[in-house]
Amino acid sequence: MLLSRLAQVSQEVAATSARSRKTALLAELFREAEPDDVPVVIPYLAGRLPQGRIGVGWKVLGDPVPPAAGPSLTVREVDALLTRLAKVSGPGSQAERARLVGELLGASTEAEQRFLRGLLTGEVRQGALDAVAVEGLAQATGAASADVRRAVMLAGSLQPVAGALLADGPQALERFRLTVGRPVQPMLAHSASSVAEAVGKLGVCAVEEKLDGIRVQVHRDGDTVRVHTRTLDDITDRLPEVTEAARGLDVERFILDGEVISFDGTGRPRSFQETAGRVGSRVDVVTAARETPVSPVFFDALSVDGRDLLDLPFAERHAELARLVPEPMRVRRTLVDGPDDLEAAERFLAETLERGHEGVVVKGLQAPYSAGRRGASWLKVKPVHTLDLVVLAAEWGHGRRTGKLSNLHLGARTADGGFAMLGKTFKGMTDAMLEWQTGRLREIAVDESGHTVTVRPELVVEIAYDGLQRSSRYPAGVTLRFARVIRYREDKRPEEADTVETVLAAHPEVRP
DNA sequence: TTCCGACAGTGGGGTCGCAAT
DNA sequence: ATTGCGACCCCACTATCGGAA
Repeated sequence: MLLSRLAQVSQEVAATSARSRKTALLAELFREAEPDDVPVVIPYLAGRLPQGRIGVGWKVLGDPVPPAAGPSLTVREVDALLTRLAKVSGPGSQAERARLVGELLGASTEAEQRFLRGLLTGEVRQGALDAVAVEGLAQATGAASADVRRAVMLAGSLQPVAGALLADGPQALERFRLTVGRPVQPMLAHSASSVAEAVGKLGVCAVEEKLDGIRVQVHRDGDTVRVHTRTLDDITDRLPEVTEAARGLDVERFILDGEVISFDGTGRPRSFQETAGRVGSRVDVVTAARETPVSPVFFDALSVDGRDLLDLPFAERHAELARLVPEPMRVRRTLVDGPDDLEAAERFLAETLERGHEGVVVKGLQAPYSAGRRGASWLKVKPVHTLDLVVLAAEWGHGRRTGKLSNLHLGARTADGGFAMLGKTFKGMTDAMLEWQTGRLREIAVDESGHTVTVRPELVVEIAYDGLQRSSRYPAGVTLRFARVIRYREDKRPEEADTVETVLAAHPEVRP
């Protein structure tokens, strides 16, 4: 199959907003693909490379390359070149990658170049990723879409399912079962704004502490232990403590879901930055493990002793977990008897925050483990802080925000009467707000360089955020975590905005 | 007919490892 | 030795489509 066909379909998919039409377009293409093309065509149209990320970003892609006059590349040729490219490493590798990319782009038409650039940066922006590809695959093969989706969750990715389906038809889906050693997509949580709201929705429930660490799925089969992240990357080699803990349990075969986090000498959780730095260390694991030891803390059991627990109610899965894992290695929790028992839930949240954790997750006791879904039966509740900050500048947006000033630079007042930037945000804005702020900010613009417009510090905006973290980038030595706009405060003047001093005082645990 | 769940998009900050400077 | 890039952790929120209610 020619790459130009994929580029054309991708363009058509991007051009329609109807999901049903996107699905139909993908299904048509999947039916056209020859068996040998399938392992490439499917991930490409889902916006991903079969090789995963291969060290090519905007810099390696470089400046525009004159396009070829007509299409000639086949998808298999492209895949072969990218496979070679992914293996390039060592001195001179950046130039070699750039050379190979240049070769590829030079042989591509303009439409193909657009598609390839999107694919390589992970930004195809066609309004269709895995979920639409799954639907298209179901349509192309006559399989039930729910069955395809479930197989993909259990396989951990689309490709093996696609290959099996197109080769053997819908009955091939039966081969995809929960298997120890093969990671499945983890269940995710929705947000709720309060414990009352969460308990109101779920009724009788468990309230569990939410640890601010790294999500892990741990598989043990005898002496073999594998540890995977939320995106199913294998991080076993970086976390010897987790392997050891898994081997120490009495049962030999299981899949557990949990979090790894580092505790200090007094049992307080270290900051997310410290835990994440440790988990990210790959070179000198021994030293990293000595300086920042991590502990696995589990909250769910997917499989125990060969029994698949996914479809059991959470209450039963947790009973299995409690039999297998000793209490210190489990997340703290309390059972709540529904909205009449709200006090117990509130008290547990307060105690959890007191212990230095992030918040709680409220979980329905009847729900199965919805692999890969953001199930409505898990609701996270975290305290939200707010500040009134001053807009110092804004950046022009991309994609659907092209032509709109989008990303705001946020400042707090300093002692000398100036402002210190605490971070940026593009979140929380409605289309109407984007429209309004674009106009308003242009009125008070004083400078424009690159894609940043600097403005007079006159507009006050109310910002929600999850906490402070250390920063080497910003002048106050701290930055806001997950900042988002709530509303503009046209009733407030910049002199009434919050100061750096008050921000720091609100978070005594964080020091610049 | 209205409501709501699921998706995609739009980017934020930090840290690590590696290659280039 | 320092800097820049890319990958991958954490993530919130809005708009939209289309099936559920």
